[in-house]
Amino acid sequence: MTDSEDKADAMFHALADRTRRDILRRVLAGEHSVSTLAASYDMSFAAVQKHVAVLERAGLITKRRSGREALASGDVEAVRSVGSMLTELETVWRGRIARIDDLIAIPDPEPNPTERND
Amino acid sequence: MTDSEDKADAMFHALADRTRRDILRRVLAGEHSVSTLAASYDMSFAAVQKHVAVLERAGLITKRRSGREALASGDVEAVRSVGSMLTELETVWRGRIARIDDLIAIPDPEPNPTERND
DNA sequence: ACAACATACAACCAGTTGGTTGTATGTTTG
DNA sequence: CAAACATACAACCAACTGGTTGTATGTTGT
Repeated sequence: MTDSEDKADAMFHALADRTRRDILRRVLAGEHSVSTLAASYDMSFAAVQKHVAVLERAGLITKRRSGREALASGDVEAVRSVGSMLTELETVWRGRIARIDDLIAIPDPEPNPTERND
Repeated sequence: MTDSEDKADAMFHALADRTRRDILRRVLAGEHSVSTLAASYDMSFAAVQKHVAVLERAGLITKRRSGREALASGDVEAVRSVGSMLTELETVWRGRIARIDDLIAIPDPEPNPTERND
């Protein structure tokens, strides 16, 4: 199985392009064929196809076959998992604040019920 | 001012590298000098310096000078703003679900005051 | 059957990225 | 002051990206 950091690399990379973010928005709103998507952008079909492939490899979208069309759909769970990584970062930051609180609290011999400042 | 999509490009790109994510974690937890950071990775000082520069250009961290050291600090607000972009995507997806609900609701002739399901 | 459509994929190209080394500049410290 | 330290930045390089065109393969509709 691939490392979870590899997964994160792929997801953030996939999101780091406005065309791909736009494609993701569309396919989150509803299924679209690759050629329908391609019609929306001022670039070749093949270029859009490659963007879709990047999103798919990152796990942000899935494709299913229907006759001659490939229908792409956004995976909201994957989007949420990216959000979780960011939340985790925020948690690390909250640790910093907690540590600063500790420093401030040092002179106080009586450990007060923690006051929050965010 | 630079476009908000440019900002998004820069932020997601900055996050799309495990070394940079690790640096961001550290400087969110507390200020670190560039050379302190560099000591943690198996690459040249200059390489780490460039990663820090990418994070700084994306607005995810800030640097301040203290004597000969450059102290880097994570900007939690910037991290949250990336999170907001993802939340916005999720909102688009919720629109899809709402539309599916509408389809199911078609037989109902009376347009009810919208009922939410999340 | 055949033409038009939808996709897939390879080959190619210019620009960017992630790393390197080397050099220059400012800051402490002995 | 001189040596050591911390940073900044330029030049270089291999690998990757985001785009192109061209070709092949399967699917529909007449």
